[in-house]
Amino acid sequence: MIIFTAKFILPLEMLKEERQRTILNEVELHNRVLLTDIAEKLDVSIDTVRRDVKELDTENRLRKVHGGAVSLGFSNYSPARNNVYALDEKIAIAEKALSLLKPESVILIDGGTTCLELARLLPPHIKLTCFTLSLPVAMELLTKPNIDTIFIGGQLSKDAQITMGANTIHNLSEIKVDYSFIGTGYVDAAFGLTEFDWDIVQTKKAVIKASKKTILLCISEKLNSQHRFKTCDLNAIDTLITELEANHTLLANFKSQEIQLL
Amino acid sequence: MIIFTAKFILPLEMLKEERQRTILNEVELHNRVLLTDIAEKLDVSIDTVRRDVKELDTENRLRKVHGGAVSLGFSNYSPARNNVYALDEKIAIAEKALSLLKPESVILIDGGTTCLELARLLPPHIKLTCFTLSLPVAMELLTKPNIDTIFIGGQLSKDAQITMGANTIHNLSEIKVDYSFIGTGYVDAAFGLTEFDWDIVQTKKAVIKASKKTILLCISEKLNSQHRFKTCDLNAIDTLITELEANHTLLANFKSQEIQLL
DNA sequence: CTACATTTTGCTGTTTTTTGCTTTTTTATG
DNA sequence: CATAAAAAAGCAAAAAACAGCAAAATGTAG
Repeated sequence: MIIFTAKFILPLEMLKEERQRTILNEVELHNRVLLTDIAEKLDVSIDTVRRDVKELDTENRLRKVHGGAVSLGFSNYSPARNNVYALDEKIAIAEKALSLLKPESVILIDGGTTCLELARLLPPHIKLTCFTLSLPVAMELLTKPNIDTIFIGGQLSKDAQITMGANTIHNLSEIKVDYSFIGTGYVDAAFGLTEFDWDIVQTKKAVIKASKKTILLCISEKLNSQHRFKTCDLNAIDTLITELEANHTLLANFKSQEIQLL
Repeated sequence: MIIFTAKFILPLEMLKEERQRTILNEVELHNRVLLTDIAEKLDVSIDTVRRDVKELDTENRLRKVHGGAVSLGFSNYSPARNNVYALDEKIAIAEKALSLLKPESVILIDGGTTCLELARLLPPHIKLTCFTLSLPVAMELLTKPNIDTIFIGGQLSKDAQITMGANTIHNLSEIKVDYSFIGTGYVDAAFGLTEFDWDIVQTKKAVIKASKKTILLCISEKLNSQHRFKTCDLNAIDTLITELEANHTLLANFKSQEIQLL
C-alpha cells in the first residue's frame, strides 16, 4: 500500500499541548501506544513524539518503554502485597461454594488459589471433616477450630505444593467424600478438563473417583481453554462454579450439559 | 512538496511490556506455562520468551523452570520465627545435626521448632529424600530444590501441626529411613523420652520403628525432666544432640549409656 | 518592520536495545 | 551412558534512542 501525504494540505498546526493530549488519550484508551503510530497519525517526526512522551513520562502521566508508552495502571504491581491473580473473582467463587456446604459432611479441598480461598473463607463455626492434599490449604484449615483435617500423604510437588504420585493416588482410593472442590488448569465444554501436567491429571482423577459429587471452581477466564492431558469429561463434574451469573453468555456452551451452574 | 510513504504490512508489533504482561497472566491463570506455547501464541522466537521469563524471574514475578515458568503462587510463606523460644540453642543443635547428613540418604524430620530449624538450615545443594509429618517442616522443605519430600498423611493435630493417629502410624509402618531426627517433650536418663500427649507418643513410637537410626534433638533445658506417657527408653536413641559440649556436666547422666553425644 | 533571543522541530550521525539465529553447553530422562 | 530438549553464549541485523545541529517558528524590544 502506498500512502500519499501532502504535507501542506494539513493547515492545522498542532500545539504541543494538543499533541500530548492526544497521546495521553491514546494511551488511556488502549493501555499502550507505539511511537511510530503516533508519529504517523499526527504527521510529526518520530523525534517530536519521543520528546513528548519523554516529557509525559517525567510528569508521571504515562510510562515510556522501548518503542512506545504504556499506561501507568498497566504495569502496576506491588511485589510485597499478597498478589493473587483475579482475587475478587476467586472470592466470589468461594462464596458461592460455601452455600453448598452442609454441616457435618465430609469434603475434600484441592490445591490452587481458588480452593485456597474457599478454605480461607470457611466460617469458624461450621463442623466438617475435610481432606486435602494441598499444604497451603492444610495450613489454612488448621486455623478453623471446628474442622477436622486429614492430609492425604504422598510425594510433594514443589510447584503445586500438593502431594501427588502413586502413594497419593493409593491413599485417595481408600476414601469416599461427600463433596470435593477441585480446580483445573483448563476447561472446555467439548474437551473437558485438561492439565499441563500428567501427574496432576492422575491425582485429580483419583480425587474425582473418591468423591460422590465433584464441584469445579473455575474463573471464567479459563473457560474454553485446553491443554495436553485430560482429566475427565465435563459430565464427570456435578457443579461448575464461576464468578459469572449462571445465564451469562460465556456459560452457554456449558449449559446444555447435565451440569449444575452456579 | 509531496511525500510518498511506502507503508509495510506491520505484523502487529507488540511492546515488551505487553508480552511480559501476557506471560504473567498466563502463568497466574494456569500456574505454569511452556516457553514454546508462549512463543507460538505471541508469535515471537523462543529466545525472546526465554529472555522475558528470565527478566520476570529476576524481578521475582514468577519462577523460571526448565522449559517454562511457574507461578510464585502462595510460596511466599515464611512463618514468623521471631518468637521461637531459645532460638540460638536450637540453631546450634540443628547445625550439629547437619554434620550427620550424608548425601543421597533417606531421612525423616519430625515436628517441633528444633526440627523445623534443622529443615531451615538444610543447605540448598544437598540431595536427600526426606519424609515428614510436620506441616511447617514440609513447607520449609519445599523451598529446597534438591530435596525430595514425602509427606506422611493422616489426621492433622491443630496444636502440633503434625499428622498423627492410626492412619499416620500405619503409613509409618510401611517405610524405613536411614535417619530420623526427632524432638521430645521430656527426656530423662532413667525414664527415657516422655510426652504430655498419648497420641503423640504413639506417633513417635512409629517414627522410631521406621528408622534405622534415631537422632534426638533436644535443648539442654529439657534434660532430666519427665511426664506422663512414655515414648521409649533412652537406649532406643542412637544419638543425642544438645547445644552443649559433649563433656558438659549436665550430660553426665547420659554419658554412661550406649548413646552418641553430640 | 527589523533585530535578536528563545523555543520548537526535523535531520544527521552515533550508540544502545531488541531480536532471531547459530553453536555450544547443560539438563532431563530413559 | 545415550539421546533429546532446553539453556546459555555469542553474533549480526534491525529498530529505537540519543546527542548535536540547523532551520523554522515564536516571542520580545526597539
